[in-house]
Amino acid sequence: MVAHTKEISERAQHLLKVLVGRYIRDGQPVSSRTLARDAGLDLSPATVRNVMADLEDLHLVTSPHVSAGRVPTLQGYRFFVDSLLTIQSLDSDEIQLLRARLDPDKNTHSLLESASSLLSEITQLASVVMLPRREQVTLRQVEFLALSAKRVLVILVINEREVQNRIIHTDRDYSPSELQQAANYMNALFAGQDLFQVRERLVAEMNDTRENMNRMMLVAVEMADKAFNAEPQGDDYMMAGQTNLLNIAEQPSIKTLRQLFEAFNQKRDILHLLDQCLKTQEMQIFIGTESGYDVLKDFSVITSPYAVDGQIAGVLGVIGPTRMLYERVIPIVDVTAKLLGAALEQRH
Amino acid sequence: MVAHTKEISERAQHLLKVLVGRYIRDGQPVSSRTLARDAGLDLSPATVRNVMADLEDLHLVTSPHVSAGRVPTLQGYRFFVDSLLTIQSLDSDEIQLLRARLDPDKNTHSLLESASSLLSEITQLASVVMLPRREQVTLRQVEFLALSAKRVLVILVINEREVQNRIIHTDRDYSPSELQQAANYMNALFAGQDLFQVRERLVAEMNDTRENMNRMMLVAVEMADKAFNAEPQGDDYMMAGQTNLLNIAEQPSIKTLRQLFEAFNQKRDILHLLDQCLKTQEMQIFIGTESGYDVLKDFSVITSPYAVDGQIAGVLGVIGPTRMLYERVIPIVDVTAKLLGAALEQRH
DNA sequence: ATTAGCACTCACTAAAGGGGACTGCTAAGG
DNA sequence: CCTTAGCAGTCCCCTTTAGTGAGTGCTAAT
Repeated sequence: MVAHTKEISERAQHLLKVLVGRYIRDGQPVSSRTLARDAGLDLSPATVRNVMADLEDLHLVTSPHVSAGRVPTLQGYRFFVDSLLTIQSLDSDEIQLLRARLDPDKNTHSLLESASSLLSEITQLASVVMLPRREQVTLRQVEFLALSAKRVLVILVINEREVQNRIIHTDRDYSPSELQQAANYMNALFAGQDLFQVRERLVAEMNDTRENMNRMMLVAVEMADKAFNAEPQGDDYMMAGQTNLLNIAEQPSIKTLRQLFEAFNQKRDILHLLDQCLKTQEMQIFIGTESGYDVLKDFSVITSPYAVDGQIAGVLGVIGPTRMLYERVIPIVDVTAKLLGAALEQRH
Repeated sequence: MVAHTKEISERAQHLLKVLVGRYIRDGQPVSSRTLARDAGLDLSPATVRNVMADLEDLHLVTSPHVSAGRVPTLQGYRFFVDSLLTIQSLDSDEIQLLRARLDPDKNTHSLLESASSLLSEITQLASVVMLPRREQVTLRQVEFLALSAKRVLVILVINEREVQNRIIHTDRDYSPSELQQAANYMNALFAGQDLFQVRERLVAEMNDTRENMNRMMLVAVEMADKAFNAEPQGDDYMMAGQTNLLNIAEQPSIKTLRQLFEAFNQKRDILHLLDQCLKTQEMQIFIGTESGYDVLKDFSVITSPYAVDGQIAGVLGVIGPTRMLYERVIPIVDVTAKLLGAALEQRH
């Protein structure tokens, strides 16, 4: 049990790499024979068996039972991902597709939706995109529109391009010109200002002059506040492609899958993982139980933060079976994060 | 094979009803013994067996094998739904919940989303809501906002409350006052008019005076047209709660489920079913193969049209296993359709 | 008409028995 | 010393067999 610093020979590493590749492809324990054939090293199965025994001592592979081939362990995957992986760069076609569908002219919400569905479409896995935290909330323009029966449609343009609208109920009917006046007043006084300050000033003014119009404006600001802070501050996220996990699932796992989907709905655990990525500020790969969640035992999570103006704004990633094509998925997540950040950036 | 008009006795009907109820509850073939116990008719199992033999002759029940209990056939379900069902009316609590979450102040899209998630939450089934077709598209107000670098944020208010926004690229920069002028012009001339007419008039004017400003307006109108016609005319729908179907699935059906989810993604088949409901203008219940789709063999689809201003605008419904709680699901679909229609209506 | 009784069917489970795919180990060969 | 052929051993997996029990259909009695 003395931890002899047994170096892993070049050859053993290569065999491990081939083994993991095979296992990811077929999902079946890899036998010494097939490995000897596939490795291109002109070795006999017996030699491969010896190497496998070494790798097993190092807990990098294991066999389901004595007369089966070898399967990578969690540590095996980890070593594979950390040291053995040769990342494939993306097709320019694929980059084009990503770029095209992450059109910076979209509003934030559709942009995130696109990112999520792109991720799940290209990787054929489930994807998750955390809503960006809202660093600044600047009022750009307000519009009031009278609807019938004491209701006013409020349209707010925030941060130069996000448009929010909602209907608010007022205590009396307002004429179009009254509303126009109120909007002009707000736009003149508050355009370009931070939303919090606007609210504070409005509250202050309201205490002075108990005027109805101001009350309406305040409601509008509250609305903007709710839309832009409560929600994304509430750390929400969106998912896509959960059903892709059905395609991959091993036979008996319908129970696992159900638990997994429940976990998705409860959000808490997933959020915790995303948070970790947010903290470390770099791509994170959780393999199997590394995530710390039982439901994710047979799944890996790959997350990457996306930055806007050099500031980490949020996290996106994918969830798939441990035996996923890491060398392909990793660059996809990476590039998507970069392109999403860029798309969000271009709008300033 | 002569179709003797064999009447189904009162007693047989009652037994069938109890049998279907049991089977829906437990998913297990119902034996003569349990049926005799549950029916509350003080009959011996042997008598029940005789009745079952009759019902089997009428193809209303069948047994998986000779020494198993009875299971309703498709026709059995059909008869149950058509003649035996005692619809439960909804709790006032549930109606309150529905009404509260179908807030008419929401915009159309969120309203439909709410309807969909409500349906799937309450029934614990998968839900589908067809987007309403757009009968009239009336321009209410236009707003142009200059962004940097030849981009203009266009905000359109349509049909009194729908707000659409998009960024359009222009061939030169416009000053805020230019844009204000253009908006004023459009609002003065076109507010309250049908979108098609607006477009035609714009096109006509453009031929006269090849002015850039008009070109921008036309782009705006095209945008509105795209948002409001292409999409809902394109007969799209939204779903929710697909994962609920996982909870219900019988053991071996992971394959079936996968096919089903694929069918959801392909949309065509589902759309066809919704269309049928649209045509008949009333609630439709497809049980198992009645839908005509193999993937839906073990599923039932319950759809109901929703009307706005007396006009059928769209269809919503649920998809669940054939052995669903019809007496509960049917009124939920019915009420949701009515309330959705009402919510969409209140906004005129 | 209803019911008790009985023979019969058939899914389900457990146990038993190959067959086969691998491995670990040993001993021989480079 | 590393590699490899050979061989014994393991254990999954599939099939067969047997036993059990739930439930039916039929018949004859009430």
